[in-house]
Amino acid sequence: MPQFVHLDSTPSPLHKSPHPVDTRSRCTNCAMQQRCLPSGLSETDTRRLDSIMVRHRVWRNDLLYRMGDRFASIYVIRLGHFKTYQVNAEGVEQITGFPMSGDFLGMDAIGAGCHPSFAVALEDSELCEIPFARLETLFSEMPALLRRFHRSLGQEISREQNSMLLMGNLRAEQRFASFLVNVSRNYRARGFSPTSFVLRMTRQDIGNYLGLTIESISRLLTKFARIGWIRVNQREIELLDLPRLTSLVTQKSCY
Amino acid sequence: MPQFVHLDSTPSPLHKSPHPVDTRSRCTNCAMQQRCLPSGLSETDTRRLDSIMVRHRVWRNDLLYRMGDRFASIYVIRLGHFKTYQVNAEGVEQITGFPMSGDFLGMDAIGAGCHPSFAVALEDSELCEIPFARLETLFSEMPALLRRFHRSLGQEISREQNSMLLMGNLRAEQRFASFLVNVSRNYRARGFSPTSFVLRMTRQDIGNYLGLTIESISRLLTKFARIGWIRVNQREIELLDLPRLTSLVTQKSCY
DNA sequence: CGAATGTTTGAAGGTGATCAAATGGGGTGG
DNA sequence: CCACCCCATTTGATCACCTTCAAACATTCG
Repeated sequence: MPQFVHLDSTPSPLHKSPHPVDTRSRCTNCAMQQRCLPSGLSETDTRRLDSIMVRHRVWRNDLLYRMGDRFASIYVIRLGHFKTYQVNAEGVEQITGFPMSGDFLGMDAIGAGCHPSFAVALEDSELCEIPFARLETLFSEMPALLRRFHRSLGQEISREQNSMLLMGNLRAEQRFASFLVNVSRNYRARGFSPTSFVLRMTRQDIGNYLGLTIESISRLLTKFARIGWIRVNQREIELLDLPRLTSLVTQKSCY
Repeated sequence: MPQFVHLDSTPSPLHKSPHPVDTRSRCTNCAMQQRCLPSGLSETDTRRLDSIMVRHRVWRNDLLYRMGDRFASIYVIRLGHFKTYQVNAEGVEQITGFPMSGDFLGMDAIGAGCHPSFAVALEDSELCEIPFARLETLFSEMPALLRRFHRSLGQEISREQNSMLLMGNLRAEQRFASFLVNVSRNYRARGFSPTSFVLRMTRQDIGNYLGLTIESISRLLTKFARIGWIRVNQREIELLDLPRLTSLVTQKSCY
């Protein structure tokens, strides 16, 4: 698996140059309301939560936060795609996820006081910053918000356990199929086409995420295309046989 | 990697036959106080938290909870060792961790309403059950407790990200060294010998956890012993050259 | 004691990594 | 608009690592 060292050391974009978004874009008319903290909250509670949020626009390759940054806020992706990754002592990176609209960022920092991972935008994106200290003050007054927040934290934990299951048990072919099926599910859950989408990340990123080399990813893409399960054009992917892809994942692991 | 299907379907031990422990074993004289929720709490707050906790004793191979069980409580291990694992559609299990005294159990269920994983005792153990609904009522009155709880959740998330880094980037030798070093650190943090300990889990479990076969684990053990880095006698392990083991992990990954 | 489970060791094979080179797009500047 | 470069991707050939299969051995528990 190719390695790349993290060299960039410019400050996080939100620290040097925030791009506040039109403040009229409130929670109440946000498409991601159901996946976000306001879900299940009353009108008035939503408004209070809304009032502490700060909207931002970030550009492709912008670093939202870097490993070691002091933790101050969590974020919800309003629009766009990110990747999160860790970097070990030698500068080797491991991508831990590809969060997209409606997903949270920065949850892993809550325990530590500083971010244990990086988050970078894969495309121009919009997100909501939630200053954590201010969020905490709301918890005491809005139990429903706290429960909602805990649910998100718990989901984050079990999502990562799933990734472990994937990395530990599946062969290359299954891992990649699992990746495609997951992307498909994510798009379906957000009302987009589950069978036709554009991958926002490079083959490199996919390989890193799945613990495979870029060459393996490329070969798997051509293989799946040859069988007729998918159609590939650059980063455009069309899933022609989602059932078969799914069954590949749930098949008994080979080893 | 050998697979084994989860067949046992007896109810969780705490549901059929709780083993309440001497109620005099309070938080205030608990050895794990610093790693647990009372950490940083006032005397009175600790006592209130203490009052909602239920102590249990479980035996080796007892299932604390199973995947699909309704979520009602989180647990803190007071004494002993557990393993947590998921089981996919085909019954293939993936061990996600080996929590020990001072660690939490059941955190991954908070998001879901039911447990997304299994927890089984690797030896006779003691733990504190914290009914989650009652814990939530305390949150509103004890902000310090809430912050402490969030820290634990965040740590759980970043701990699992570390496991992903391990599984995705390291070779068999490094994974196993990393496992040993981690066990060592855990014991050191709890005041036990970091160089001499008994592994509570089978080779099977270690292999499953690391994404390797039992044979590979066995070979790595003999290899490390031959080099003189460790001494092995059954499940007793002595780390003779912890620095070298550590450096192996932080070495540049091979692929 | 016997059965079941866990562990070690050996030999062989396959999967995916590595190395190498060619191909193709996208962006920049002329 | 084209030429150029850079980067991402594809494809091929070889090889190493780790799995698989097999069998012996050790340990635990009824």
